Amino acid sequence: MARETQENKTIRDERYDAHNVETKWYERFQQDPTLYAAEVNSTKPKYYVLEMLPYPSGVLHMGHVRNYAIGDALARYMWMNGYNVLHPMGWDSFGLPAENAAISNNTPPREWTLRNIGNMKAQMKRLGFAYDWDREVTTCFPDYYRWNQWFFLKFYERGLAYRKKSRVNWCPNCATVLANEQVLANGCCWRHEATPVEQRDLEQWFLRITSYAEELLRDLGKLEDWPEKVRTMQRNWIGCSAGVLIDFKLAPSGSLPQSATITVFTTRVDTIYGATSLQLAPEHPLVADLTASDPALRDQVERMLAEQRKAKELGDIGEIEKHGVNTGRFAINPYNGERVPIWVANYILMEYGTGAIMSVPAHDQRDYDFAKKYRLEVRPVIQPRPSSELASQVDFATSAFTPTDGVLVNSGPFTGLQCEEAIKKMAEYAQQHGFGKPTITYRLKDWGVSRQRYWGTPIPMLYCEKDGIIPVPEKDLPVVLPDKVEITLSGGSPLANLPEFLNTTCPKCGGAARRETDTMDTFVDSSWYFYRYADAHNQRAPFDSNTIDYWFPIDQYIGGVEHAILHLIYSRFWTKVMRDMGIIKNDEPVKRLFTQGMVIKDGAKMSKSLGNVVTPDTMVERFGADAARIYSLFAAPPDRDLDWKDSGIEGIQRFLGRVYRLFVRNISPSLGTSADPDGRRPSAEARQIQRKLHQTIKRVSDDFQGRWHFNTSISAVMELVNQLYAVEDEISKLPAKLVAQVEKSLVLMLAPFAPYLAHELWEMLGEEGSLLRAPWPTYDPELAKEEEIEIAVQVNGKLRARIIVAHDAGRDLVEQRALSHEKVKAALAGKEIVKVIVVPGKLVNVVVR
RNA sequence: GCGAAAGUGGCGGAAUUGGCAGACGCACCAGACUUAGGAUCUGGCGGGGAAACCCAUGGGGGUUCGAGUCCCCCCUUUCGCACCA
Repeated sequence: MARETQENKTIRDERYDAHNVETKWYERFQQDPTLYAAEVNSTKPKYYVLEMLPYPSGVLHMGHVRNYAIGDALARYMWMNGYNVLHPMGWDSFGLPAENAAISNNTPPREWTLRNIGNMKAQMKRLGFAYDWDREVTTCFPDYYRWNQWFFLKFYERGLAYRKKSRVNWCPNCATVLANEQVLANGCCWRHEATPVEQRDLEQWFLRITSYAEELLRDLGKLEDWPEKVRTMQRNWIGCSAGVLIDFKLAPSGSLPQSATITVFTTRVDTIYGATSLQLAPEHPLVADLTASDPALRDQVERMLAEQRKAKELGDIGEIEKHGVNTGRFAINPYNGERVPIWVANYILMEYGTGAIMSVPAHDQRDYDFAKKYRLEVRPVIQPRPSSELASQVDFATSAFTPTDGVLVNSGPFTGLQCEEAIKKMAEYAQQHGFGKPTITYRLKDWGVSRQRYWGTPIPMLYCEKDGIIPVPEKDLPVVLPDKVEITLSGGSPLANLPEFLNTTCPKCGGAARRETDTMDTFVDSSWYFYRYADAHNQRAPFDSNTIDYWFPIDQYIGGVEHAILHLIYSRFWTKVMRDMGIIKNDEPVKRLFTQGMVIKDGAKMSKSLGNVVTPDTMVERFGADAARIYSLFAAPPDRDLDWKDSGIEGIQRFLGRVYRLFVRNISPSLGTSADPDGRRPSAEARQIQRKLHQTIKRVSDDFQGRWHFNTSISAVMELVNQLYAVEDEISKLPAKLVAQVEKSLVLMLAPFAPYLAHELWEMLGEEGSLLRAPWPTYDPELAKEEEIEIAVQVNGKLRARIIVAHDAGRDLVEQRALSHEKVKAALAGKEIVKVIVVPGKLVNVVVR
């Protein structure tokens, strides 16, 4: 009876109870709030690792867990390598969902947000993420957003914040303005995928990001440690093209002033002698004047506009057929004085360039298509050189000739020039004669930051009847967002209905003034939050510049590729403005960027409607935080999508149990004290274990320093554990020092991935110091080398045999051994050996005829 | 349409520089221990074949002594851009 109890106890003790162990260490970790704190005035090299801050939507999802598991492993690894690590976390806590929740749950946005932050923070702590919570940034707190306002004033002073009436994307469901980026390809709202976005004209605040377009584009070249994909996306987004603006004067007629001109933007001024019409966007300001005297024309343009709007809503823009109307008016080509007809066409975008183009059907495919439809003249002015292979392909009966590899014809004084040269000369000519100038046009638009919503940073501006637009004086910041408001879905900001917020006095004249009621786009919050982490409690400034010098740029930023454009361009913009303000020195915020893949389930994105949502809480409860973390790193390389499978995490749970059991069974005082056999060469088994250990340390270390394929790091550790199991019966015969070294190294290697189990084992090993700062194990390349290696022997590239030789066996010996192998001899019978290729350490290939 | 990435067992994936394809894990099969096993341990596990061997990294060509890896063409999937003058 007593014996049975003893056995039961042993079995129970060998089984790893993740829940108990994790709870125990969770409580210990909570007792020391400085556990993960970055050092101030440290002499160590710094390392700033950052994961994108979450929106506090309510609960963490597996995508967060994966993102943070990557960053946490890296932070812990860097700590163990002696770095002063900054690893902070915060909350992107302004934004629309809080208002939606307010309406549907009747909970104030602030309360809802703070409750979610509480939940998610608890989840993060339970998952064991090593954040310096003392530096937590919550963007909806006045001590943070007051600096948004401060920056806004600075931007305004520098002419980088301005107000203009503009046609904006309006989501009737959100009842707010959307940035272009927030409009989906199908013309619907990014939050309401079935709600078509409308166009409205409103006074809006803009940030002049276009002033930095050139630098934002150029400096992409510096971001060598960013994924090429992200750089390409940003490059396309900024969309630079060099060309010339050319003024076409209107041919005199009717009521239009003779001085009126139409400016077109072109990258191919060399083709201008082939221009056979001008094409205006339907929204072009001159269109109204041009069509004023002709109601039928007016009508056609109106229909075109309506059709475009509809196409935009349906997402078919770009697919509607090109068509247009002839206004019956003419403009003068400044190069040759020719009269060209002015058309209005649906394929001309008002948002790009000047909203007007010169149409050269012979040398632009779109113009060609249009010209064919309306039987406009196709007039070639570029010819390929007769020697060029392009020459045979030219056929103006079927398509335009668009390459710049050619020579000008029928182009007045420019005839005979090569395209590239002509572009340069003709631009100069236009400038000299005052009807044009070289220009660079960007696709990038200024950043509209106004939102007609409540839950955001109030824009610190006032409107005085006498003095006009007046910035709130710095000393009056923050403009605090009032708590008591009624939130509705109707248009306009709820702040506009709040007299105590709205009405104030003008700081200039003392008279009555009205506050701006728009709030800022939340991308403002996330454009500079990572600077605040470096100096989170500063009351006098957004941060101290010297502190920023120490920590920046961020060494490693980790997040989803969905932020490749917006957040990461706005952040780069903000950094450059702050540099120009003189408060920071770095040109770029982020040195190295990593974009992790999505977590999916059954091949689809997790979503409530599909019922395939896996929640971190459930996983922690069933398998433990360590298992959830390791699985999210093990199931796929971090940059690829990860298909979540519960059976997979069970495998990790088993692995952790195996590690634990190994330690429980094989840690004993006798092992720790038994002396090594003196002067004797270690046994083959001992050498083998030692070799495996050094190989494992190498593999895991290499993965951290290189590709971040933690799936292979973890499998390396699994292999080590498997090998220890394979010799488990013999472990007591191995040198105690080696066993201790293997066990200690194993714990150290687990520490970045499974901090809870690692701490438990560390304690079991009787280690004194903190595991968090314990030095990462090192390997000896000599000890990692195999003593004997298997060499593949091929005959004509086909595997025929394997031989085992000493790792340092010479070529001749290897060749001789290979050729004397029975199977090889058989394969060589009756053949003539042409040559023998020996790749040391790898294989022998015998080439025969 | 343009651009990028990817395509390897039943599944997730490994093979970092051209050198033994399938590490590690899941699932599955067999065995051991057991009153029991949804615990644990051991072994097996790409396909064909009795075996020798043969076939196999989306398909087809090529370079090479040797190709998952390099080159060309095609197919599929995912992502980004999409009248940008």
